[in-house]
Amino acid sequence: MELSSALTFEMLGKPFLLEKRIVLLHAIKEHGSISKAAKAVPMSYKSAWEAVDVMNSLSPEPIVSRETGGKDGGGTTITEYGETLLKNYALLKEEHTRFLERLSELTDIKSGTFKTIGRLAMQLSARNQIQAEVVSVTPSSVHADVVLALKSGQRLHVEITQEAVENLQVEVGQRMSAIFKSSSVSFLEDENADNHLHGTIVELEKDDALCKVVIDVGCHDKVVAVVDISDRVLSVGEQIDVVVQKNHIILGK
Amino acid sequence: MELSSALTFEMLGKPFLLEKRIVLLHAIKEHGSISKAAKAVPMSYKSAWEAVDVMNSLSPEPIVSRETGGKDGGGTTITEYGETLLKNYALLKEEHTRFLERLSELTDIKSGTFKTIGRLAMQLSARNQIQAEVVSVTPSSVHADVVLALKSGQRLHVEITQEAVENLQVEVGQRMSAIFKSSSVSFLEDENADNHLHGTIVELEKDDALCKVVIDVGCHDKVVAVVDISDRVLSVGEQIDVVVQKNHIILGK
DNA sequence: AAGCGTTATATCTTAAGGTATACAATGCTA
DNA sequence: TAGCATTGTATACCTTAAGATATAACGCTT
Repeated sequence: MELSSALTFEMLGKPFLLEKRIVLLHAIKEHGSISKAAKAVPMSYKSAWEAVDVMNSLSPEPIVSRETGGKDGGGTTITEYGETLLKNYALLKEEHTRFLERLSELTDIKSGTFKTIGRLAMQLSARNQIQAEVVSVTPSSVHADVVLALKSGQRLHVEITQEAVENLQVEVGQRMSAIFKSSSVSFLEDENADNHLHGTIVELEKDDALCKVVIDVGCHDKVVAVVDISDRVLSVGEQIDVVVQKNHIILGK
Repeated sequence: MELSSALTFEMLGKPFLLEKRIVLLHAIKEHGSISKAAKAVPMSYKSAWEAVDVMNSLSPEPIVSRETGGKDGGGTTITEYGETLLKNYALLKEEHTRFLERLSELTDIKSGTFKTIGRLAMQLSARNQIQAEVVSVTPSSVHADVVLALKSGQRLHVEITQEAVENLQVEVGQRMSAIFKSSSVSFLEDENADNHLHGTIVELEKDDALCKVVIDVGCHDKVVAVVDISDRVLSVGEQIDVVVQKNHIILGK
């Protein structure tokens, strides 16, 4: 038993972007005309034209610009707006596909039952969710040390159980998310700490006793920390090292 | 711009369970015959019959049992297998709906762009993901103290930032997940600790220096802990109190 | 054996989609 | 400048598949 589900955007209750139309738009982008695109997909010219027409009329801004006559008799090109739409559709579709894959994994083909696992599409309270690439996995007895490379190149060590490594199928080269609470972040005092990331303070929000600090650790990866205000005098623009305990980090795939 | 996506199961590449058919099956379950169900949905009897026929022939086990003639002229009832299928479809659909809702939240209607947020359908390394109901939210300056009630009734305090409470829209009565690493769990030594949950050890896996312990804290909610083996002598069946630091817990919705 | 409510099937209707073709628009070329 | 090439635009016609309606078959009751 397989799962499938086509993602479609709706506008005013009417289907707007659907898979067929997306591939058509891609073909138009490539070939520069509706007729050629229709042949390439393949689909009838009529359907193609109708699809384009419907999309253009439903959309607040035109998605394609059509020109009749001219050098090669005219042509159809995708507008800037259309391109961003395509790009965003691709992003959403990717997420959706990931989700379906995970959902499929839970289905037991034979019995028609499902392993009941908690929420799949979960929104987390943790303010820090940084994407990074796995550069090494070194197992020890029960735990494993996973090293991630942030966009900036800085390394982040994560300690998770060996069991979790297997469950998540953590492999070198994969992109994963390092998830940790803002309260798990502190400022460098001990040189031998697990993880120290270097960055600059970009935001500061003080309160009675606590202080929310946002640190850019390079390439727009941001770490949010909530620390005791008395610790140290902080100011925006200041270079600083932050420490995240490796056993406080959760890995997400 | 709205998102929509119908969840369909496939079998041998052919659509098997789709939304329309599911509501039909529910109607059959209620009315006891295809014809009455078709009227109730509403849909033509032919479509209803065909749908049922296709499903039954695609399925490894029959989903409905049909009887022609007899007391009331016959009838159609859902088999045990069909019922579990319905139940499971509902579960998957719920997950899928949640996911789409979250995906929709990210779409910006006007610009057709999306707030790029990390992975939505994420699989986490954390071994402890317990579902519970929010019984209170008491904000302080920066942090907030969220109290969850497990199925067993035991309370679990979670400390997250006030910002996270707003982002997640945490409200009393909601079901949320408490997520924490097995390394964040320890055994009770201090009576004044944040959270102590009472339970019984149901699984024990020893190693050189560390020990994985699974504790049932009531109603099949299980907590996994990885602790230093030297701490204490443990045995399956033993009653024990576990401690989870409230600032180590991540909340998921 | 007639009646009933149902499943099962056959026939008809309709709507969607495809094919084909005519027409309009524009720049290029001779 | 007149035709030509090429593509978008629009329409007429055909095909096909889905849906609705009508009818047959069934098996039990009375």
